[in-house]
Amino acid sequence: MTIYDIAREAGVAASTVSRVINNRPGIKQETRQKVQMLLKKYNYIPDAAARGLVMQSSRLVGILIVDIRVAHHIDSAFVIEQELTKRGYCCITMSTGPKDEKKAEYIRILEQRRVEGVILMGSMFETEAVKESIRRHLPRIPIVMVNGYLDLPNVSGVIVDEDAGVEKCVDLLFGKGKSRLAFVLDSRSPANFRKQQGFCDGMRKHGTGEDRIWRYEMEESTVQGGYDITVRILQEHPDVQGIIYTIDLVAVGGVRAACDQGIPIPDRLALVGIDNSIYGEICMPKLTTLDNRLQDLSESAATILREGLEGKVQSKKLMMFSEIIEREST
Amino acid sequence: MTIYDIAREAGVAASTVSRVINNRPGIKQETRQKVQMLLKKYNYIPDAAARGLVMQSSRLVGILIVDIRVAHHIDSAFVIEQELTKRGYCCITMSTGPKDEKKAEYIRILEQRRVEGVILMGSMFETEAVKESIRRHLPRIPIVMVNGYLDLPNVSGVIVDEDAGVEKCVDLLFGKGKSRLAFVLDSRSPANFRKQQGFCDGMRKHGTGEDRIWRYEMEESTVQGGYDITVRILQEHPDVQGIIYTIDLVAVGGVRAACDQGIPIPDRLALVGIDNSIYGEICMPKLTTLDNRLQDLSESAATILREGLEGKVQSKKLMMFSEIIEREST
DNA sequence: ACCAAAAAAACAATCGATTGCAATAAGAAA
DNA sequence: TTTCTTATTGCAATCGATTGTTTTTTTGGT
Repeated sequence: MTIYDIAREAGVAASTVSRVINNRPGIKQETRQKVQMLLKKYNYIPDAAARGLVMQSSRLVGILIVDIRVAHHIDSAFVIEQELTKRGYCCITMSTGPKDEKKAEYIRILEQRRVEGVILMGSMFETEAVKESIRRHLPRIPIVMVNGYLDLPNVSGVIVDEDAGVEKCVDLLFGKGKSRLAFVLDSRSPANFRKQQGFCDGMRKHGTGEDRIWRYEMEESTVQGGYDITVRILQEHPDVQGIIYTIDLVAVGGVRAACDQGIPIPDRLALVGIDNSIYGEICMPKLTTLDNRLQDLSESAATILREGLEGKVQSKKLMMFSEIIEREST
Repeated sequence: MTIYDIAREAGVAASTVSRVINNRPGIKQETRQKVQMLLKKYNYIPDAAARGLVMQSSRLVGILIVDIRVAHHIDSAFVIEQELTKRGYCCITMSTGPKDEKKAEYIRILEQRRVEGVILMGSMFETEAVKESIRRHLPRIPIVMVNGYLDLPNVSGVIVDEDAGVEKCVDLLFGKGKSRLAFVLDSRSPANFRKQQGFCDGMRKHGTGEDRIWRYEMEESTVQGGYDITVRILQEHPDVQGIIYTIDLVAVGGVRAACDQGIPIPDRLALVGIDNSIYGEICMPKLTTLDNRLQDLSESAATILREGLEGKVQSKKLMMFSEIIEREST
């Protein structure tokens, strides 16, 4: 069913039908009603591609996520999708995987679809390759990075001061008399280096020597991964008093490891996660965690993107402040 | 940058450029190279909408999910997205929410975008309203329901025999000497009534009278919801020996409630979830759960949809068999 | 050097909408 | 009845591609 089919049956020109569809003035009531009858009769819905072609707008936005299965990313995507769908946009949400090459490929797909805006979820898009891809393929449309930053005129960023947050976690632990601390990070994510910075700063502030700043890198953010690395920490530093993990899920593995070894939490070992995810609530004892305000972050991202889509602002940097959620594990 | 801009600069017709882009024969090597140079120079990428318009294909598919944040749904969506993206399709993934009216609205959006196929995730799309919407708006494109079924010629379904699975759970519990069982279901999802059927069948098989078949309905599938309803069950039936929950997350709440009341698991109370989600592994004691083979289910759904997109098959019903994953909670 | 056959490139229609402008119909004033 | 507005409607171009057909160019054989 095209606009021409409707026009023919109504005995009018296609332009008249178009004007009826879009509620344009200058159509006789009688004609309008006759056309509307037919539109209803055939359940006519205009073709978005054809309309987009002439209107020069796709009303499509892209959401790029390294791995859509990661709970906090999809939570963010949900918020953004709701907001944009409400405003008549369709979201193309894609899992790129960690490889830069793939990310570039997906950026090209978005260009081909002529998306009008893009969300980049997470700091793993903070790479030179991505930056170059954007410069090349999406240099003018508004782009918002959630928890990340790229210095490009059309890219906005909303970030959390997780470094300061982690420093506060260190303070918290010191306040409880824990001074021998370890830090576990997933080394694939640039944001985690910022968190590490906060950890190191905090430790130094409390007068810890470089050789007593224990950092552990890992590459698979799973419960098992957290379990294994915690076992290793306990072996290498039996006197460790606290561990901070960059992800709740990994921290949960740590909780399990400590339990299995009969180490009382939090008395002998205090554990802290980051994300304020549901995992931290499910686990027993409940996990103390750093809330990185993902909900607020996503809402801001959606707002900034929307403003960009409406042509209001150019580029914006926004920072939120993380908060410690203290629970049973400290 | 359009195909005409390239054509003008190359001093050829647009059709020639199009033939170069699509690697059609009948172009002189020299011309081909000259055009290719320009394509690279300007990072030219053809407009998907314009191409789709003339080719009569959008290469878009829709994935409708009631709530994208539910872990097992997004896991499925991930599998399907990967498979379809690999084949040049773009997925529009949307959270419809539970209301039929909204679902119909999203179906119309997909029609407007001229998607070539649709995935309906979960049994919550098993309603008359959705059926009518599909009949009206998407009567010819291939549609695949994951864990659900609609009797329409263009709709395929992949489902799990969770009813039989739940019956097996009942058997398991009886095998461990637990005969006073309760069943907790989220009443919004039609699939859960099938599970309930399995529960009732199992109970009757073991000679339980109707009045001793304890069913509890709830409407919010959260940890807290599971906690509250479990407390209620323990009050109303202090001698309950086992509880089966339709969702792991809710079962986790049950575990917590039992722990808080000092009831030993599994000795005095055995708990079983459904989904084989990560929550069941995180929780302590680890949860026995019914694996509904979601990974396989999604892969099959993707395959069936792909076949449909390629015009191979019409409609298909596929069934998989669930399996009990026995862990510490039984 | 000439002409037929083959190769290459240009032309033009098409997909399904929107919209400025021209044309027609209706209504009012003279 | 004629003319001038004004309210409707139709025409045709346009968006950015693809593709069948026609035209032009090239090649090869005599």
